[in-house]
This record gives sequence, C-alpha cells and structure tokens, in this order.
Amino acid sequence: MVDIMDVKDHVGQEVEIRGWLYNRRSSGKLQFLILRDGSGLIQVVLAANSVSPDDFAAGNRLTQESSVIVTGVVRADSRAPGGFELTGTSLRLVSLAGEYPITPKEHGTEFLMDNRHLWLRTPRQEAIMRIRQEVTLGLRQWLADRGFIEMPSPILTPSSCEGTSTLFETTYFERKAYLSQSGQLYAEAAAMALGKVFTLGPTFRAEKSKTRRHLIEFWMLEPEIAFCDQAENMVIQEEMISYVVQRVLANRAAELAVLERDTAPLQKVTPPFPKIMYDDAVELLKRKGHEFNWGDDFGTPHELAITEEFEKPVFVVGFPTAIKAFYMQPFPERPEIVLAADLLAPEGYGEIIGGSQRIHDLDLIEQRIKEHNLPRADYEWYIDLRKYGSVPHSGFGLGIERFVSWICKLEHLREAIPFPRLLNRIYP
RNA sequence: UCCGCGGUAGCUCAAUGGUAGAGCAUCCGGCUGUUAACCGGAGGGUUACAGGUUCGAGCCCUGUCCGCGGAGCCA
Repeated sequence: MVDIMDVKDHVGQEVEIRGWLYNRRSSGKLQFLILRDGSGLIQVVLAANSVSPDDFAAGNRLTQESSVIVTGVVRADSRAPGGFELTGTSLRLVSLAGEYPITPKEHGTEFLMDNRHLWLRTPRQEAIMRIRQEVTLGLRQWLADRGFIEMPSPILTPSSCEGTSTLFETTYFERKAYLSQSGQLYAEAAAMALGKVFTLGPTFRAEKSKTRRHLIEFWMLEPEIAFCDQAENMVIQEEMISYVVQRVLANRAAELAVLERDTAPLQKVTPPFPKIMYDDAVELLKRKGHEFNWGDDFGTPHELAITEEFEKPVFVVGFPTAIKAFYMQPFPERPEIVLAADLLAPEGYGEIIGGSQRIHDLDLIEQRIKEHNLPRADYEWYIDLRKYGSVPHSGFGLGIERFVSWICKLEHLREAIPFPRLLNRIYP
C-alpha cells in the first residue's frame, strides 16, 4: 500500500492505492479515474486491455466518492495532473457512494457549511488542515525545545477567568459551572510549579459575534513564564511566530500553492517585529483622519490603519489600564497604562496575540480583584500565587485559527477549524 | 443587539406582472489520452413560510423564519 503523495518514488513498480473517487472521465474503452486518499490526488488510467472485463465494468459504474482499492503501474506522464499516473491493473470496489452533494462545480458557503463533514474531503480543505497541523506541531516543538512543559488547563471552571466575556453556563452536578474562556490563570499556577509552561486547548466565548474573525469555540495557545518581564515576553512571541511561519513555508509549500497563497509577505516574517506605543498609535490614527481618543480600544478599522504601516506583525505596547484585564502589571512610573502588548498580523488579519506581564504584588492583585467586582472566594487560589514566593511573570494567548487564517490568507476563520461553531451554527 | 443584502431543481444561477429555464450532479446511450472532458437522450419544482393586491404573482405589498456581509466585543 502506497500513499498517493509517495507514488512518485515508485516509478515502474506496481503499487496499491486505497482511496476515494474524486472525479472520473471516460472515453469508452479508456477510463480516467482521479483518486484521492487524503495525501493527494492521482490519475489512474483503466484501459480495456489492462484490466479484467469485470474490473473495467466496475470502473464504469463508480460514482463520485466511492471507495476503492486499485493496483497499477506507476508512470511519469506529462499529460497527467501532477506528472505521474497509474496504469491500472486491478480495481476493487469497497463501497459504492450514493449521489454526492458536493459536485465539481462551485457551491455557496451555506451549502458547504451544511456539508462540512464532506467539504473537508476537498483538496483546499485538506491543505488548510495540513497547515494547521504544521502550525500546532511547530508551536509545540519550539516551546518544548526551550524547556516549556505542556500543562492542560480545565475546560469546566467555577467562574469566569477574566470576568469580561460572556460565558457558556452548564451544570456540574448540583452547582453551576462555565466553559473556559481562557486557561491563563491556571497557566500562571503551573508556571510557579514548572517555570515555563503552556496550555493549548479549546476556549469558549458566548458572545454574539458575527464576523469572519470570530468563532464561538476556538483554540488558544497560552504560554506562561516565571521570572519573565514584558520585554522578554515579546522576544519569545516574535521568535516563536517567525519560527512557525518559516517552518510552514519550508514544509508546506505544496499546500500553500493549493491555496494560491502569495508567500512573499510571509517570507518577511523574521524577528524582531516593530513596536509602537499605544500613545503613538493614537497619534498615528488621528493623523490618518480617524476619530480616536486616548483611552479608546481599537476597532477593526483602527487595527487595519496601524498594520498597513508595517510589513511584519506589529506589537502595540502600553494599553490604558482601564480597557485591559485586571491582572496586568502597570507600567513603571505610569499607572494609567499596563505592560501589555497586542500583536497585530499584517494583511488585515488583526490581533493574533494578546500578552502581558502579570501583577505579582499581593496587595495590588487584591485591590484589582476588588475594583473589578470579582468574587474573591473564586480567586483565593490565584491570590495564593502572590502569597507563596511570588515572582514577576509574563505570558500571552495566541489564537490558533487567526494565526492559521493569516498564514493561509483565508477569507473566513471558519475554514481554519474542522468543525466551526458559529453564532447560528452548531451542525454538523 | 444594530445596519445592509439575499432565499427559484440535489448544487450554482436565469426568467418585462402573462406556458418554470440552463449548466453541473443522477440515470440511459456514444467515444482509446481525458484535464471542472465532450456529444445525444431522460427524470427532477409547494419559487423559504403565512397572508394581501391583481383577470393573472417567482416578480408588487405586509409579517415571520433562515442565511450571508459589516459594526460592537474579543484571540
């Protein structure tokens, strides 16, 4: 048995391919079967004198997406898509497919989303999923190589992590529980145990967001590092992002080609990334004619206006304390801003990372929990981290689907995850 | 939640208020190098739903539902 992607290494040999019929063309005594097996596409030529009459007839009855096992001799042929093809020697039907909804013609997104379980079989979706795997593998590899330990955080939580976004409520036997919207607080505890850690898992936001940049359920990577300040935090981010982008360029060139992704902008993604103070970003926006006041949070048009000034991802540093989470460390000498930075991706993809140095002072964290009206009882364990050997520490959250969408230059986040949960969609 | 656009065959889309159409898919037939193959034939419709105007509504009006795009919020 040979994967289609490896067929090119078996020229002149007879190989067995197990897969599904992607498309079929026939010229009477000659059939062209395009097979897919998840690793690629290949054309199998069935001639009346190359296979038995029964196998030839079976080929004629094949419907789109029928599963088959074929054997054939590999031949280089410029007329074949991909340059290699099989001269079929046998064909065995595994299962005859019924009328397949996704035809070789174009379809609308609503229909494709209703058939997401089948849509995943198309070459474009395969390419995106392979790139997604390269991204998560690359992130894990880069972190593991630097001594980070993967520490999963719980999905069922007793209360909000940040007390801001809307949470999904569920029941935990006799009491209420919530689906996690961030693993960060748990990552902080883990960092005090193992030094350098990360959590990678699903997070849930019950916000009625309805844009191409939002998912209800999405995956987030959240590294957390003890004895790390915000400057070091940003170095980690820019080196990790650059490594993964360059790795995808090196290992997934074929998939990027399927997506017709212009790789020139990605090749420029190398450390260091430009940094702009929030203060200066406000001035930049005013200069470009935006109505924007110091203290406002960025909307989509503002992120676009900032990122179009740069070719690489750009850090916006020093946000107003009032618009950021309760746990962020104030700037030295400037309590009105925090040691936090958002990383904005180029080409209109916006925020892919939010990171900060965390408050390590016991009195200040207690004060902030009070100011934000958070239920102190739920945060006792978090406060403990400041009681027992507190150290300066930093971390960040990376949105996996936004990162993948940018690398693939997707129109919509829904294609970056196998089964997207959207505002009006929980099927399939 | 707000603003805008849309819903016709399994799919993608046509159709001056006057007989419901095409391509793809499916089925039948033809073709020994096809490239979203091609050629001939067949079947396939509660025009989202509910009302209304009209001699006559896919088309005009009202309401509802659903979807898409954008905003806000965020990764």
